[in-house]
Amino acid sequence: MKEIPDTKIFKFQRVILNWYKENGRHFKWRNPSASNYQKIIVEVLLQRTKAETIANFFSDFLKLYPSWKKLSTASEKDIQSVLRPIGLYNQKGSRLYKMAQEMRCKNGRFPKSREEVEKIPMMGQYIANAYELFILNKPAPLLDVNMARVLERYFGPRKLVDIRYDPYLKKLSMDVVNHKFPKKINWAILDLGAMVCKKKNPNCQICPLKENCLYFNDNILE
DNA sequence: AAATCGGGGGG
DNA sequence: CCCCCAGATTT
Repeated sequence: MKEIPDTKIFKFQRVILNWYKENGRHFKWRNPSASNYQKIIVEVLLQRTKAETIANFFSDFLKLYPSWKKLSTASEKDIQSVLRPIGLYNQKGSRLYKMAQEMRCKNGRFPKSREEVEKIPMMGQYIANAYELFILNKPAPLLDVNMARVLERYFGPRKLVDIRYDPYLKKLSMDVVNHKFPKKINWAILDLGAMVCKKKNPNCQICPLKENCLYFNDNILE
């Protein structure tokens, strides 16, 4: 695999941040005033679910479960039932339940490293990355299908089927978000993926990145 | 690598 | 109607 030059990474960062400034989405959990509790549990809610769906559901959930303490007093079944409208409710319910019990054992203190987060049952590498990014304030990629698609279209495709284990995507995503504003870069990529660089019918014509995008420049020659 | 979980929104 | 969505686990 050919090495991607730094200059191409820098340009990608500059252009997408500029686009984000004008076109980025606004969600409650992105607000700096959102609690650490909110920043983490929303990542579970968001799994395989459109962000807009969660945006409509988020305040209802917070009214019922505003804190780790409150959440840890709920039964697994109750949480699952509350999550029904957003789908994948049994799994998400179990995740939140186990996480809340874990927090209760630790007297409400977060783990100190991503390794501890990944040790919690049903908490994978995406949550661990989100934890590093939002709680520890370290650069880490929110590498989901969305980000994978944007990066692959722009820089070139991965080798493995599974996003999590592809070394090319892992390194590339890390290099891309390794920036002074890692959260903004992450949000910018996710937003572009949801609004412009969509899986079906991507709107390349209005895409700020098309000039240097492999996907666009391959397709335009047909 | 493929199946599975899942309701809701969009085309 | 079918496809897709801020994933993770099991086989």
